[in-house]
Amino acid sequence: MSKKEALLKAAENKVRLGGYSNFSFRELASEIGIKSASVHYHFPTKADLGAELAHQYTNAFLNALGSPSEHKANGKNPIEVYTQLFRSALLFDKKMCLCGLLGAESDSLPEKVRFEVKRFFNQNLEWLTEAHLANGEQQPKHAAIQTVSLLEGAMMISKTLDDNSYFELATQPA
Amino acid sequence: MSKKEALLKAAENKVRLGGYSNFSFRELASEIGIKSASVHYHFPTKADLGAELAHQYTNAFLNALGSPSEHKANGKNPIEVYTQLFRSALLFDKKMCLCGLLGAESDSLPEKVRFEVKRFFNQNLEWLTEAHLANGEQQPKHAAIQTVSLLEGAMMISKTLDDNSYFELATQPA
DNA sequence: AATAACCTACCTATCGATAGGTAATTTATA
DNA sequence: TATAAATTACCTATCGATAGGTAGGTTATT
Repeated sequence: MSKKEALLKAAENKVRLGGYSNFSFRELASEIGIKSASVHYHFPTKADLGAELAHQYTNAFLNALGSPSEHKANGKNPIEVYTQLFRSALLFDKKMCLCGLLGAESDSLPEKVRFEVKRFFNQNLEWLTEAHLANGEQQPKHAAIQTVSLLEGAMMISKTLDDNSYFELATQPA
Repeated sequence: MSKKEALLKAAENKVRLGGYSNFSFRELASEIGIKSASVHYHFPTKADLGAELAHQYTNAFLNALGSPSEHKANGKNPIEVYTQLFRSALLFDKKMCLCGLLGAESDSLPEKVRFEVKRFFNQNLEWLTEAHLANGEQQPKHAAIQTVSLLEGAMMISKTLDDNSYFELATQPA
């Protein structure tokens, strides 16, 4: 893993625990064994790092999702696949969704970071709309925003109350 | 309004835009016309201020909600009342729910602040469970966590994408 | 006189960022 | 092929700004 990749990985962990202001160049640098000044070689400004972090996170997330039609073809409900990705973030990473946290503090983010967080949700809504459409939902856009809202909210509350059963309860069908 | 109240009001605005680290004693002080050292007279530490802020926010929120049975008696759906309180926070304050934001960064908060955020959600879940019970829901606890998750998530996404129609879409019944 | 509500004046720690330099590697040119 | 130029990936040292917090003095109220 290159130093640049290591920096992004370290930053991701920090941000997913406490938001954009929860990482500093000094901390990241010391964690991976370089000096804080050298971080500026890889990322001119903190906003540049934050934006690239959110961008790569979005790409990795969408990539892990695969395509809704592919899941349908395999006899799987794409919404279950989507839910499972959130669940594993909560259970294994034990951390918030990066863009869920950044989205909440959206108003105070540098413009280029905010842009990437918007991109995350737009792409997620696109994917979910396609998925609900494939499921034969009458109002796929409607269902899409409900799905992502419910999951982001349930994740936040489970983290806050430190009890994953809230997530399970929230995602269980009525 | 006393200086102490003014400090809490100023802090609330900052936190609801960018989280716990988005306010400083210096900024608050200068906004209300005192010196930063004087803020320590009212709140010994930043954590004390944050905790009292979350505590009072919770009290005000619960107070504004009234009681589910009372709404029922007036022929109103308490869940609609609850949704409307979130909606007005988004539309009029144009800000996140204080505890929604703090909850997301829960892992990095001082213990006493985190405690108050937990209290907010526990009380909300209690209220919502009672409300769904009054509505004749079979699984009121189930429905309660779904309601608050959906609203917190929808609020965050609407703020992020800067479009309140997402909130409306998410809260519209299927 | 006592207490509340400030103040000035400071502290230490940390922040993001910059300037200027170095050693090692890669690329371009004669 | 030898050498010159440029690039990569760091470094030390330092900047001004800001963070939360403290000690001790002053002013206003009761």
